[in-house]
Amino acid sequence: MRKQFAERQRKIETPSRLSKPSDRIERSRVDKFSARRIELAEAALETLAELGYARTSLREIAQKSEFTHGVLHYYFTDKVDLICCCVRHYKAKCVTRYDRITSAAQSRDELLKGFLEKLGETVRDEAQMHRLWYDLRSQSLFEEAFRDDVTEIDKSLEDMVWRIASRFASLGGRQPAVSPGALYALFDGLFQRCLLRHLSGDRRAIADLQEEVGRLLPTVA
Amino acid sequence: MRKQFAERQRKIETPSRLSKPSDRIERSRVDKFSARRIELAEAALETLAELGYARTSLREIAQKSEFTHGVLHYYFTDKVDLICCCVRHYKAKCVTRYDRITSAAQSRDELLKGFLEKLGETVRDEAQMHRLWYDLRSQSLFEEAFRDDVTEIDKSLEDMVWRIASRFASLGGRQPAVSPGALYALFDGLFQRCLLRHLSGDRRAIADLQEEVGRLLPTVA
DNA sequence: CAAGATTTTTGACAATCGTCAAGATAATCT
DNA sequence: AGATTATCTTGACGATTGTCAAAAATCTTG
Repeated sequence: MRKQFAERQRKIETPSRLSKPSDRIERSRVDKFSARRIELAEAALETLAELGYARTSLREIAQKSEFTHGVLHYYFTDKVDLICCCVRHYKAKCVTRYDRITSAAQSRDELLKGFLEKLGETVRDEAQMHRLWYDLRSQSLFEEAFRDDVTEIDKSLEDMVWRIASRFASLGGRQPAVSPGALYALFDGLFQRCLLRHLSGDRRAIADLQEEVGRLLPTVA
Repeated sequence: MRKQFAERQRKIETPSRLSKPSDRIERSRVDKFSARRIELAEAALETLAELGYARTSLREIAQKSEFTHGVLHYYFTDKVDLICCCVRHYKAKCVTRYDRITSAAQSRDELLKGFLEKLGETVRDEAQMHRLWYDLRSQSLFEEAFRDDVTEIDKSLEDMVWRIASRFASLGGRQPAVSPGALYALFDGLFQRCLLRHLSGDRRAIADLQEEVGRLLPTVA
C-alpha cells in the first residue's frame, strides 16, 4: 500500500525516537524494512564495484541478491534512491579502517609501518570497492542527488587521514605541517593513481605507493 | 565499402609517411576522414561533458553534431573507439594550458600570480570539461580499453604540473622538494575537490583553492 | 484457522540503447 | 557527361533499461 510505504520512507530518514512503549512493534517493522534496504544496498555495492555505475542495472543488482528485480522498487523509490543508500552505507564500512593502528601504535615507526601495511592491503584486497568510490564521486559531479552524501564521505576521509597524520606528528612531539585538505588531497591523489596502476596489472604499484607515502609522511607530520 | 574502411582505420593509427608523390591524394583522403573523426569527437566531448559517460548515447552525440546517428558507425567501429578518440583529442587541448605563463614569468611572484589566476579561470570556465576528465579516468578503472590513453594523459598532466613547479623553483635558485608524482597527486586532489565544491554552488571554492595552492607551492618548490 | 497486511514474484509497458544494412545523396574521377 | 566512390540518412533489429501494477506468496493478527 502506498501510504504505508511513504510513511516508512519518512521514518527512515528521521531516525526513530526512543521510545514510547506502544511504538515497539512499529519500530521493529521499520527496522526490518531498513535492514532489507541495507541488504539490498550491499548487493548493489557488489554489483557497482564489479561493473561500475554506467553499466549497473537494477536487474543485475537483483541477481546478486536473493530477490527478483521488482523488489527493488518496493524498497526504493527509484534508482537514485538506491544508489544514495549505497553510498551512505559504503561510508560506514570504510572510514574507520586505520583507526585501530592509529590508536594502538606507540611510536612513529610502528605507526608508519602499520599504516603502510594496511594501505597495501587495502589496495590489494579492496580495489573494486575503491574504484567504485572514485566512480561515484565522479558521478556526483553530474548528478546533484549524490553530492551531499559524497561531500560528507569526502570529509570523513579527510578526517581519517588527518587523524593518522596528527597522531604521527604528536608521537614526535610535533604538529602536521600542512592543512587537512592538502594532506587528504595528496594521499587521495596518490591512492587513486596507485589504484589505476594496480588494476592495470602493475606489480610495483603498491610498493611505489608505500615508498612514496613512507617518504612523505615524515616530512609533513 | 568495408575493405576501404578497414584500410583507413589502419592508416590513421600508423601516422602517414611523408611522402611518395603519388600518395598525396590518398593522404588528403585520410586527412579528411580523420578530420571528420575529430569533428565528431568534439561533439562527443561536448555531450559527455554535459551528461557524463553513463548517460551519453550515440544518438545524443549525433544530435550535437550536424549529422545523424548512423554516421558515427561509419567513422568509428563502436562506442569504445569513439570515446577513445575523444580522450586522445581531449589531451591536446588541455595539457599545455599553463605553458605560456610558465615560460613568460620572470619572477616567482609573477609566476605564482599568473598560475593562480589561470587556475581559477580553468575551474570557472571549463568545469564541465574537467568533470568529464574525472569521469573518464574513473571509467578507465572498469573499462580496460581506456586505460592506456588515460594513463598517458595522466602522465602528461603530471609533467605539466612539474614544469610549473620546476620553473617556480628555479626562479628561486632551488629545486622542487617533492617527487613529480606526489606533486601531481597533491594538485590534482585539490583541484578535484575544488571542482566538486564549485559545481555544488560553493562560491568560495575557487578562492580557497587559490589560497591553498598559493600557500603550498612556495613550500614545495 | 481465517482475514488482513506485508512482502515478493511475475510479466508487461514504453523508451532507449548499440549496431547494422540498404538506399539516397554528394563528391570525385575518367 | 557518365560512372564510380565516398559519405550520409533512414529505418529497422534485438536487447536492455527503469518503472509499475496485478497477482502470488508469506507473514501477522484477530
